[in-house]
Amino acid sequence: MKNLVSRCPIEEVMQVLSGRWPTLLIYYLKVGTNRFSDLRRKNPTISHKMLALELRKLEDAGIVVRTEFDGYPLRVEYDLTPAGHKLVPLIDALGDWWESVETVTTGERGGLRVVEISATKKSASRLIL
Amino acid sequence: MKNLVSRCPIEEVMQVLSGRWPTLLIYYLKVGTNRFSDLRRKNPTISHKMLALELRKLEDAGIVVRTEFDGYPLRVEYDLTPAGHKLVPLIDALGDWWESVETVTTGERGGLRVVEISATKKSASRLIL
DNA sequence: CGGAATCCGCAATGATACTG
DNA sequence: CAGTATCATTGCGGATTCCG
Repeated sequence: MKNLVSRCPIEEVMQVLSGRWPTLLIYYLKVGTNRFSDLRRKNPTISHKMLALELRKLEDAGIVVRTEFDGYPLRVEYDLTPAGHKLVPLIDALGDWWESVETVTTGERGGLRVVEISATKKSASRLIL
Repeated sequence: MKNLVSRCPIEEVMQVLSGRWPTLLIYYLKVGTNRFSDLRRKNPTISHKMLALELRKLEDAGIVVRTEFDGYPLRVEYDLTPAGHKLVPLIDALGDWWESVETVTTGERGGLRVVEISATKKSASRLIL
């Protein structure tokens, strides 16, 4: 995402929380301290580089603290800040909202019109009209 | 953003709400009906094409309804669905969180270490150490 | 081990033109 | 007016390498 187009605070948060990783990282950090390599192990598909970039972004936003320990090999721990913890229930609420939504999606399959109806995102039944 | 890496509901919402436009569009739609061209006028920097794509994404997610009127010239109206309205306070809460966060950012300027301290994102004072 | 720098492909986005 | 299609461009994000 490039520069902001407004000073709307909503747009500013989204600047930080947008993308696949920020919310996942907060999800893993909410239960406690994680080292860099912990987070890599828990997110097997994130690249070394992206993890570093995303963590720095969250740190700059005041969501995550970075603690560096002397010694070799290097050791760095990450935690949510108090502000970061305050964010968790909000993000969870978004997830809960998602699960509660009813959707109807239509498509085509073999010349037949297929309508997929789900009471929630979890349980979808399928009709062919 | 490409395909999901998990079935975490949080990641699924973010799939829809990520990016600069979704939250801004919801922001404008929360006060009432908007035509395609209304939304263009209110978001001068979004391209015609992107607006169409983002609106379709929100529609597929069950957040927005599209209503087409016959006649010429064409006329289409967009509204939040009930599910979309339920999302508004959550997004607002994210914005409120952002404004309440304290941050300390450090940098360099002309060989001097500059520390920027803000009680909230809104009011930042600047120190030179 | 944690991180920075470089290179590079691909997906996202923009510009433009065309349609009902 | 609203939307699609096509093409050009950008910039994200992955792979790799080097450093403390």
